[in-house]
Amino acid sequence: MDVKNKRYKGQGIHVITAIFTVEQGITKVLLIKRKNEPFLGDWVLTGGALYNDEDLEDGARREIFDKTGITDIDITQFKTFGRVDRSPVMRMIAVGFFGVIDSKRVKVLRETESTTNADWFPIDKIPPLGYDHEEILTEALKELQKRIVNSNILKSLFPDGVTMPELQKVYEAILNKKFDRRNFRKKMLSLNLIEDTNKSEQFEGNRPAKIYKFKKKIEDKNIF
Amino acid sequence: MDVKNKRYKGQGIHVITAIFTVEQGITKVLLIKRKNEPFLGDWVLTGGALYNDEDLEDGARREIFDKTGITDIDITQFKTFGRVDRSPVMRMIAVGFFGVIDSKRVKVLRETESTTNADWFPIDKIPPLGYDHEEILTEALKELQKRIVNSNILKSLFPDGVTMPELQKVYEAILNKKFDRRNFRKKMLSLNLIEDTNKSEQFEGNRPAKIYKFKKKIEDKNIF
DNA sequence: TTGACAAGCGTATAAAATACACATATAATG
DNA sequence: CATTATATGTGTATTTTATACGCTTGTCAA
Repeated sequence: MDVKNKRYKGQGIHVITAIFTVEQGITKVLLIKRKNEPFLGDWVLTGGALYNDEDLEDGARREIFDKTGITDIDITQFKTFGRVDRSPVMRMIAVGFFGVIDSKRVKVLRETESTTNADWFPIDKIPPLGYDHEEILTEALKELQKRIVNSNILKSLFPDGVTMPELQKVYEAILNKKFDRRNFRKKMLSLNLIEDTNKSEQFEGNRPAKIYKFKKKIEDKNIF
Repeated sequence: MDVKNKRYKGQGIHVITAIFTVEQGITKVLLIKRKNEPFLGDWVLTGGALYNDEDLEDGARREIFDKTGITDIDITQFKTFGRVDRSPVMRMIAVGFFGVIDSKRVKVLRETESTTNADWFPIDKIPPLGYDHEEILTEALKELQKRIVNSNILKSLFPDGVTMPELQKVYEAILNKKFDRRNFRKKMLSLNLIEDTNKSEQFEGNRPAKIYKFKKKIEDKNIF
């Protein structure tokens, strides 16, 4: 029993979140720079060790707040990573989340106890990352792309509402694909994720765009 | 630092798998009965503690083999469960998997060090389960239903090939829904998951059904 | 007013999902 | 050996959804 116990002694849990944003049609992810070993000086995704007294999602949110000052972000758990050697210190597994947020809301990119700074990186210009965070990031982006249809993941990106052209630009950036203006509108409205506010954008030179808001509830639609 | 370290000391990792089968149109799940505390005498899903020297999926498969004798099962990771109080002993999180298998392949439902016996339960007649396994089971079934289309999750159920009517019965059991024979066939063939073998079933009284086989590779199809 | 511009609205066509008729292969029957 | 029963396999018409693209509308600037 002693021998056996050793086999699962000294395990730990990371909660890691890939925080995405879209700026001028470019999809970016938030990275922070480590100040301590292991992986001192390396860029990594937001995250850290889960505390014993908090649930997974709460831990992920606490880490986000600690290291970036961001609150009120919707995050989605998508996969858990557990390669034996993913951490050089002890056996750690990482519960992976992703979220999308308006980068303008991130005012404080703080220096913390364990990080020197934070910054947004375009997803096609990612530096080498510590731990297995490159793998986590790759899969997070894939999941984001899969789940962006039929969910209100983008809610945190548009806390004050969004216009169709804005929304389309974000979809096009994340999915790396162009859509027809008119069909995009029809599709979005049929998905039943957003609703009309009776407001319009103040804009220059052309017809102002209607402002929509994401609904609260998410409806799962079954295929087949 | 000492105080802080205590906050994430003594954590452990479960790997839990909901193993489903379909018998005579009834979807069933494999449960095992615990022989030790905590939850002594309670039914639970297959699983246990992850060892330090094994990856998540390997650990889940080892637990399946240890407690049921089943090898060669395809399993899919779907969610990680981490409620603070999900284990009364220490802080444990559970990485959840599901899989589908032909119950006829399960010959040995062994008594092990930690379990007295194992049995298949129809999913609408589940006894009270230990830990948070009722929640895990519910979500596993939901994920199975979501992912059964467009994946070869059912491969382990039909190692020797499958006919269209057989396959349809399984889909109908898992999705709890009836399909039109002819449209089901068209849909399945268009999904490109199975391929024709040039064999047919030996059957009585009516036209014999063609035998198909699941392909090896899984192709992700993008919606939108 | 008019032109430029981008948003909004509508319609025709193509593709996919659904409903349902017909043909075929086996075993049992007279 | 044709006939019938049964469940499989194949085909076609209809409906729904997705895609392609024309036209209209609201704002600013000239």
